[in-house]
Amino acid sequence: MLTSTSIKGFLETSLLFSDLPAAALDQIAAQSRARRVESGEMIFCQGDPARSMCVIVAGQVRLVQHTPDGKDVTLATFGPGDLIGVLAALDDAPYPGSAEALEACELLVVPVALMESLMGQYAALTLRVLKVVSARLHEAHERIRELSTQRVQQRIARSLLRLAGKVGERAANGAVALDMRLSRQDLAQMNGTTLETVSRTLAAWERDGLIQAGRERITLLQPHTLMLIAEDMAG
Amino acid sequence: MLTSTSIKGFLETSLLFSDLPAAALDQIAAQSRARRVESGEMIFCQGDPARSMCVIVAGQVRLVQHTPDGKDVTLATFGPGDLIGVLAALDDAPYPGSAEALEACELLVVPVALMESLMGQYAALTLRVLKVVSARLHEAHERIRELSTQRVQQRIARSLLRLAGKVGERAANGAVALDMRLSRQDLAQMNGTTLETVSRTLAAWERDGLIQAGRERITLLQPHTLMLIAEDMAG
DNA sequence: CGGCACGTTGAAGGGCTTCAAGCTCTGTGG
DNA sequence: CCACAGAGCTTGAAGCCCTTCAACGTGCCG
Repeated sequence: MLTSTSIKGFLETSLLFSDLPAAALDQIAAQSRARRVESGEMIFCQGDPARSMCVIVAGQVRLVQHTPDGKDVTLATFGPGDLIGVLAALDDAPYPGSAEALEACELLVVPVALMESLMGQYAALTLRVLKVVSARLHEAHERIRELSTQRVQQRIARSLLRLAGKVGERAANGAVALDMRLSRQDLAQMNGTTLETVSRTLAAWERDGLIQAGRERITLLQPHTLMLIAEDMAG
Repeated sequence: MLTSTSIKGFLETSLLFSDLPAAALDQIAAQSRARRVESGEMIFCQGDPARSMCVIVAGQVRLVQHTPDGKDVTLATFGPGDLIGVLAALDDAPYPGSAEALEACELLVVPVALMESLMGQYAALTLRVLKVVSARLHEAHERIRELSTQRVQQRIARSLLRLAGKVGERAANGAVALDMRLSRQDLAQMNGTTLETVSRTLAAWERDGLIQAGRERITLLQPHTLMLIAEDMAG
């Protein structure tokens, strides 16, 4: 668990804050608090007023939007070093989505007011946050293109490959195991489809020896062939 | 046409730059150049190295991504005051999409190097750019949710309503004319569908008296009913 | 007035959703 | 330890939404 002094230690090594003057780090350490959330817990909920931003110290978090008719859409997943709740804070609007811990997480909760004051003072910090947000916008644009032009199969294949890049464990003979709990439902929400379609797709790939699919557990046996499917060169 | 001195005048009244010190404005005026593009012209192309960012002084611009198999996806459209080419500049990557002038445009072209140096110095400027980018990320998230969960009809309806907010001309009895050239193909690219489907949808709405659809020209006769369709409360 | 981009309409079919029923793991408490 | 509840998953059948292909109008501009 993070203590007030260990917060400062974390800040000093973090990509986002490390080069701020010591006085600023003290200020953050004093006004922020550590928070631990368990797997499945909500860090904040869509519609809540945004009073704080969170830096992820450890663990995986997913950002979800809920539609009026009860469907959920996963917008992105984040890991250590990422910043969540930025958008709401900057727009001075309620959180546009919910953040859910995918596993036990350590967070650093920074008040919006402090963050804004720091960003008004330290251009280097603001620039780094800007780069983070703009990288995310870039990813969002890719998702829009994929959702607009690709078939479900291709999108699922790409999701698996992306996850392999994030939490993949290389095994023998080129196989990559995804080191996370990942249900059919999760994949459906990431790709704008239904769990039935995901189930059928994975079943077909398993028959063809491309993957090995278990309960909330997937191993890519032939990543290369999946890449071909993602690019619509096979399938 | 913008001249070097009128550039400074523009900068002084722009939302983005107005509160920078005079020295910085001089620097921008000296190193930037004005550019005029005609309707349909490309401002930059996907894949080109990003050496500059553009501030739109006048006119409408749309951001498009091209897929390998020749389909185009419209990511967003921008108007006066907006900043384009930010992402590529910040990621130090090639432009992720093309920018096309929808009408004759006046642009202010700022070298990336200058912009980065300014953003490293003036936190207020960086913060304002950050807010712009984060607002766009917010919009992108909405698009992702819509593409993931809504039917084509709903998405087209919402597009029309959004455009009405941007370039709508209120007429008598609650009708709103869209003051722009807008082909079926354009609407298709904005919504991840085909021009045939757009044509059929608009034809149906015209039969029901919801809109009046001409060649590259649409008037919303019953915006309220379109809102119901966009929210899936009618059909 | 001819060419061309824009637009319409029909027909066929496929991809995906939806509904429904039943199966299989996993963890839990008796 | 074993049974059981419930979450996760599979599979089938029906059908709709939308795409795709194709052919034909229509309006605009040189």
